[in-house]
Amino acid sequence: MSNATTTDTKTQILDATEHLIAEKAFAGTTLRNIASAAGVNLAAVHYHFGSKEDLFRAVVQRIAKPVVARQLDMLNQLKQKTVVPSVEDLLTAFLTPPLEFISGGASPGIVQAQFMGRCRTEPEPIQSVARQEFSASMDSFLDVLQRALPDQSRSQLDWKLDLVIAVLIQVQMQAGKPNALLQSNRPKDIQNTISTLVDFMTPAMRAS
Amino acid sequence: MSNATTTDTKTQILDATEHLIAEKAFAGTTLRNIASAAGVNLAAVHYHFGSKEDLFRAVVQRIAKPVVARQLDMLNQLKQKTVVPSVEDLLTAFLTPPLEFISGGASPGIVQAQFMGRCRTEPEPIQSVARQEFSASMDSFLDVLQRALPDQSRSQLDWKLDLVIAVLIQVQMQAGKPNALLQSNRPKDIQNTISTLVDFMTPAMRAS
DNA sequence: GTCTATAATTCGATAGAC
DNA sequence: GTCTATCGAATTATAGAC
Repeated sequence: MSNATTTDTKTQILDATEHLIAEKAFAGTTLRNIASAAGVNLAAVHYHFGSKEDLFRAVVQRIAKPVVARQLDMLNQLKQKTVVPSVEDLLTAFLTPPLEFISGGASPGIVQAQFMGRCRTEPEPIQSVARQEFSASMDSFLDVLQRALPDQSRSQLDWKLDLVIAVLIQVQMQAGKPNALLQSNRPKDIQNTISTLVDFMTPAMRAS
Repeated sequence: MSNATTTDTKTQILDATEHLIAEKAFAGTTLRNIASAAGVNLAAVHYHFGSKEDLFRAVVQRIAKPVVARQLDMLNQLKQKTVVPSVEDLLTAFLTPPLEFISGGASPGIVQAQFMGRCRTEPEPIQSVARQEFSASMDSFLDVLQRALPDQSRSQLDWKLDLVIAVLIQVQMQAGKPNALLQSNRPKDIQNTISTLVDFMTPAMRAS
């Protein structure tokens, strides 16, 4: 980044893209919508990000990198504590970063949750772009999960972790709405939501 | 329908639409793709269905009507058997119709599962079109679920049933793919998937 | 870096011959 | 009912002035 103006423009484009794709998906969002919402010129979008797909990748990376890094960090802390962590601790390490991320700053949060949900429902080849960034922690978790549940096949653990993610996405997308499980971004509510989800999913992970 | 030729053409258009939207979503599917895949002229699509959105609605209704009818039928059978059905039986009655529907005939099957999953992830206003047809059975199930779980608030049952649907969607969307829970449309695989999901979600429904 | 203008395609939808 | 041809609008992406 060469100066403050450039940084602001790029951030505004990223924010607008995140918001619009969360609402209308990739194919339903146009670069003109993005430029208009960001208050920048259409050509500026191409100047800063090259193409629509590269812009999408930039938004995905901005969210996925800190979430995945925190997941791997919590997983490593578990592995240092014991060789075979419990299913509860593994689910907690997996679910905490994405849920704490949306409660981060003053920014919406819900928008980022919905964007993460959209990434998993995009058609190919767009979904591959998102999965490439978000699934960096999947293999590591599946390896340790395999040790915690040695009687289950890798295929079983694969689709069970996908079901956990599906539930996580549903909770994130409904966050803040009436009757939702996650009502606010207070740390106490976040922690309650995490432990509730862990209690729900642990017996399911152990079931044959 | 005035003659056999008309029926065949309309069915071919519906089949092609179902297949393409299941794969590429609504915004990613063009009427030219549909006409080409159906082997008909582009103008014929507009002649038979009026517009792209009306065509989508026709595909949704073709799937949703028998699924919802079967859900309500199984629910009524449960209510005749006992005043307060078990959570297992209620989940089975809710999950069986959408999952059994795909085992119907010689037609793909997996395609219809993915299409139902797509309907729930479409952006507005397309999602409203689908929800209007699919959610006709939600209130009826929630009423009986309230009797089966009297200690839980209606709010809790609301988001818990949403979690069940989120899991169902994930299973449908991944149907047929490597390492997916639902691998084929054989009746044996369908029944195994249903009982697995019921076992998966019943403890979650009962948890406080 | 930001802007105007536009190229090159593609879209949904329609008119009209047959 | 089916076809060719096309309209009007929208899309991504680029060229070039400032």
